[in-house]
Amino acid sequence: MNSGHRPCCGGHQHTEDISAATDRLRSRDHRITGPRRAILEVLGKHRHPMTNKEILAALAKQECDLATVYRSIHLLQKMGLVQRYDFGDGTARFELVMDKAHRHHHHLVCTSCSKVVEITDCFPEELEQTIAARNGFKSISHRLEFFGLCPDCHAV
Amino acid sequence: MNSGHRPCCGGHQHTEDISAATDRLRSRDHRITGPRRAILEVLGKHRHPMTNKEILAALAKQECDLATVYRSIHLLQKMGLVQRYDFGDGTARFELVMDKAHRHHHHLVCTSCSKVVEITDCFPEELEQTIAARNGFKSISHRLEFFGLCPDCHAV
DNA sequence: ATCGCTGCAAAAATTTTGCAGGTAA
DNA sequence: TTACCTGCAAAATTTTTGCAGCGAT
Repeated sequence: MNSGHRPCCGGHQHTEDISAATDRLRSRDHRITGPRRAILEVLGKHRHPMTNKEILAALAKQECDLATVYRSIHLLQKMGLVQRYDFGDGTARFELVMDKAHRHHHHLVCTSCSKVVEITDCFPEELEQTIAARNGFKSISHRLEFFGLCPDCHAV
Repeated sequence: MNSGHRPCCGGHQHTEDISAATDRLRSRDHRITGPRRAILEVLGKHRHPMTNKEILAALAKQECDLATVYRSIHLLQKMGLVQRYDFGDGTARFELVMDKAHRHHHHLVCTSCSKVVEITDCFPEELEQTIAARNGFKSISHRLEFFGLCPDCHAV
């Protein structure tokens, strides 16, 4: 699956999200190392879900091992700095958790070219609470992704 | 991940869904074989998403090879008789596509014991169409799963 | 008698882990 | 200095595939 994404907007917010991330790491007895900084840079530049292999490939020049990518992503995920997404093709994708406005969001993925569009609409909070209550569940959350044919792919 | 599901309701609808499936297979130059029938039986009995290994384990007594489970599930999925679900743990799960009322649905999964509850509420159709139109996408669909702590797991 | 299906085994792909040495703080 | 981190290599998982023989229709 190749991800036909567009270059990101510029990188204003970008750097501050990353420094927030490094601060968070430092504050929990974790080291800011070359590989980790590089991985955060990549995630900050490509703001859409990436597989571990894509992250490795996007690193400047073999800045670290694939195992290190896996380990770093695990750590970042455990610390809530990275979010996992599943697009149904069997490989996990990860995206930097950004500023509050984008902390929780979904995606619209083209089933033909894999282009990804970020979606800020969300499942109705009230209905979600109803579902939780109806089933006696607590701490409820959801994962939601949309799939379809993008303009380029359904064009004649 | 173990799936703490309850035994299914009984199996009234059950058999007719399966025979519909076998009919559909036959009609497309596919054979109804022992393994396939057994796999459909398992899916019909355990009406919640199962991994391929769980399906294999649920087969009476080594009724077929794991590779055959994978191949059968692929075929059934391609024919629209089985639906794939991702619960975010890296292994695909599959469920029999049933009668129209249950054809499209979601799940509420306990993050502690993995119990699964079927959810019939859905993402608002109108909003989905708006999202599609806004982005110029066609043939839109979605995947939606809920996660939380079930009554047993958040009890004191 | 076809042609599809299966088991077995091997391979591919994804993810995790052990260990010895290197490094951030 | 002291943990933590990394590369490398090996292993564990999950999924796919080749091939020869069996079997449904």
